[in-house]
Amino acid sequence: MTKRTDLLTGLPVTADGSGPPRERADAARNRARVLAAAEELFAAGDPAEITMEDIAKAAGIGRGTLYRRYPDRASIARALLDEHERALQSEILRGAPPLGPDESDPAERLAAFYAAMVDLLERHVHLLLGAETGSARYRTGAYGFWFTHVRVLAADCPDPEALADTLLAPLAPEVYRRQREQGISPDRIKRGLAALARGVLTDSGPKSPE
Amino acid sequence: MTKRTDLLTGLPVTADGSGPPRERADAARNRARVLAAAEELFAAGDPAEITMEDIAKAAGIGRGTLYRRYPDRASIARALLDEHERALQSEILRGAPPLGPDESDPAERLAAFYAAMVDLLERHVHLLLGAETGSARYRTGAYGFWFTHVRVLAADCPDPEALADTLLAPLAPEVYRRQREQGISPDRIKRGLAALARGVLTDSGPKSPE
DNA sequence: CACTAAGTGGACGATGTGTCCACTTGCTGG
DNA sequence: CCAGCAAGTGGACACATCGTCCACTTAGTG
Repeated sequence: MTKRTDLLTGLPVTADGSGPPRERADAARNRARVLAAAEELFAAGDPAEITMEDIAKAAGIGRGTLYRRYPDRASIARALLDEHERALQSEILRGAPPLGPDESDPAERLAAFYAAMVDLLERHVHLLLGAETGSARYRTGAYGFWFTHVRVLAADCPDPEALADTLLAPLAPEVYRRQREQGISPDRIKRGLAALARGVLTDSGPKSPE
Repeated sequence: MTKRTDLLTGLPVTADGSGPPRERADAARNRARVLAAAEELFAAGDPAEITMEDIAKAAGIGRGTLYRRYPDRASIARALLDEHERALQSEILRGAPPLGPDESDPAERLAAFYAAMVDLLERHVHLLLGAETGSARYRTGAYGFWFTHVRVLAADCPDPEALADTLLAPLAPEVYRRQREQGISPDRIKRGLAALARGVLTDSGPKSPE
């Protein structure tokens, strides 16, 4: 159930029980071509510079065909990104601590989340830059998930709602790319974020009881 | 001296001592019109949607005239923003603590810097969105200043270089707009950022508690 | 008052977007 | 095997924005 993946993957909605409008073979082949070509193009250069025409041409199809499934560049990047993000979301919901559920230590959970996101960013910055440039980031379903997760982790703070966006800001793909271009390694970024996680979430400040 | 403001304000370079190529009256009038019109347009709607044509039309001049001084939308926004940012920079360099120089308490200085930036954002988000959309933020001179400031404040941390971009990320105009649109008041944002500043920079605190 | 260079504005070519629609083709059921 | 049709295709089209170019205008000067 809940197979309404059409907006993300471009797959046709499998209507409930009734006659399912199957996807034609050539259409499937073309989608595969589009995703393969887009993956390559995004990785090759600045994703903001890639045009729909470029993708169509690289995939060997016409512009009309491309637009039929993907209304813009971002939706293609999101389709490529989707499975990776789902994997991480599943880890968070059902995996082992410190990433997965763990009542005791929100600071370590946040640090683990940061580390996992850095791994995701390191592997797929180009896709994230293609999908979430600027404010578009906040309109994706994924951001909603991260937001909720962080807000819950910050539940003991005075204002979790206000903190959540603040704590997610350093994970914006533009920030990550900037840091990497400055010569900062993923590990250093992780350590910085871990310090931030512990500093903010470790039981209120200097009087840490033990 | 050092009047080389042409890139920021569009003013002609006053060559050293020799014959200064004065600005003509009609040119000055038109620049004023451009800035006034742009200020209004930026405030009215999403700055990313404003075109050079819109600004030229609103200012009552031709496109060619507009391009003569401002190569793009961002440079106009920056010209409008410049004096406000300079004022804050001057406060940081020469003002009174906690914003100004103060050897004793980097955490409070960072909190004060955050508060001042929130004030700036609250008054001029539309201009900042016009000037620094996405990665363009890192290419402005202002970002370099903030970066250096924060890096110095974080000097006692393990990796100030890596922390600086991380600590500046929540001040991205897109983040601020998002939070305000979520109904979070400037004061709540300030308090969240203050907590972050103290959590990360207060030394004694959470260092390997267990 | 006439000269000159700074200043002006709109036409222009290039590029990208998204839509439209006449044609093609994969999948049936007869 | 074939015919029908709906899904699928691709390129032409209309539109928007960009940035440049250059013939004309005008402010300032001697």
